Amino acid sequence: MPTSNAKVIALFTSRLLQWHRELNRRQMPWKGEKDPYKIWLSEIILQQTRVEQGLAYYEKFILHYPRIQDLAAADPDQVFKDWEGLGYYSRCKNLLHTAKVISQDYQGIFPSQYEQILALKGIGPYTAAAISAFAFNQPYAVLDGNVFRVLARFFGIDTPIDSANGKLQFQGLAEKTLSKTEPAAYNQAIMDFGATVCKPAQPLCGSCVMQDSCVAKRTARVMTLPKKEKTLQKKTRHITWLILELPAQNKNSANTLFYVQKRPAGDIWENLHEFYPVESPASPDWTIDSIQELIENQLDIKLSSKDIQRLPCSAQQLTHQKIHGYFYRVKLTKKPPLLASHNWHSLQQMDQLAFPKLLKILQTNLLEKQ
DNA sequence: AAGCCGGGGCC
DNA sequence: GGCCCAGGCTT
Repeated sequence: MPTSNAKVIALFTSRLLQWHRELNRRQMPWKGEKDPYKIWLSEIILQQTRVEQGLAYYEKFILHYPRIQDLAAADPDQVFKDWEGLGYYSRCKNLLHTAKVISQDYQGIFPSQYEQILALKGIGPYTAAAISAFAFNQPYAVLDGNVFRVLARFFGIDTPIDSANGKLQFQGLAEKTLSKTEPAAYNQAIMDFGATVCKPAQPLCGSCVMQDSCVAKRTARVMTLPKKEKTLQKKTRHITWLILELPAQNKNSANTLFYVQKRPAGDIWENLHEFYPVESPASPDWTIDSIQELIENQLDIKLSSKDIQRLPCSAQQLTHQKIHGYFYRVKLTKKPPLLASHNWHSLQQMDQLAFPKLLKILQTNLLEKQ
């Protein structure tokens, strides 16, 4: 393992800080922000999320929940609706949990000690270091995808970043390269540098202020670093959603109602909503008759095949699975006794609930047909 | 240590 | 189609 001497490390840090002062043009609304609530919010939103994608969500959350107490007191469904489309919904769940903990156990004052911050739900080593450095100017080095890449390339380290050994090695190096006098500026610098110059694809080596000292550049390994050892495997799932529809009950309630339930815990899209789901191990070959039989059996009702309408299929590619969606619209005449009565919503009510992208498109189509 | 959790942008 | 993104939690 190539151990870098103190001189090379000092060179890296000073070049990086100089680049930050003179050439870094990256602007973000939370830059220079010292309110730990806003730092925390921005860091949670940006976990595994590009700055450009998270930006609008940050603005929305600051507007809707200016203080952490506002978040703690909010209706969870409303907060999930605001998070809708951003993905990794456990972040939102933990956000709500931690907002309550800080409001109640910390009197609304964000803790300033690294160990206290790290103990909060949804905050791991990266986010704890980021909050400690940005909000409290404490000497903790962030280690995110940008830092892995910049360090791996500059120091020519080919230890896989997704191995236990690699994480330890890069953590140690990150702590050595950290500027102890200006940790906030240094952390900002290395992430901005990784995002705008030392990019994953098409890095700007030709104009890079580090190029003559960069091991990867000198040894033509820029595109092979950093290394990973694991290749993730994807699953394919097939889910049929039945859009169960009830006509307006009387003249006073003009709205058609749809059956909507919350996604089960422990699976994808927890805390979001969905129509009546039927999952099958392989691509289902439904006929209208077999769908009718399924509904009659599962819901213990009778219906006519002319009240079942097939809708276009769609699919969504996710990081760990590809989900194929099959949709049938079913016109019922009365509420099936087996389904909870509080799960029926009008289109206007549905619009206030958070749905996965795969189902949100469908919801839009229903609205247009209405 | 490995698996799982979304959605979007880029190649 | 594969990889990556201001990662963290569960098992």
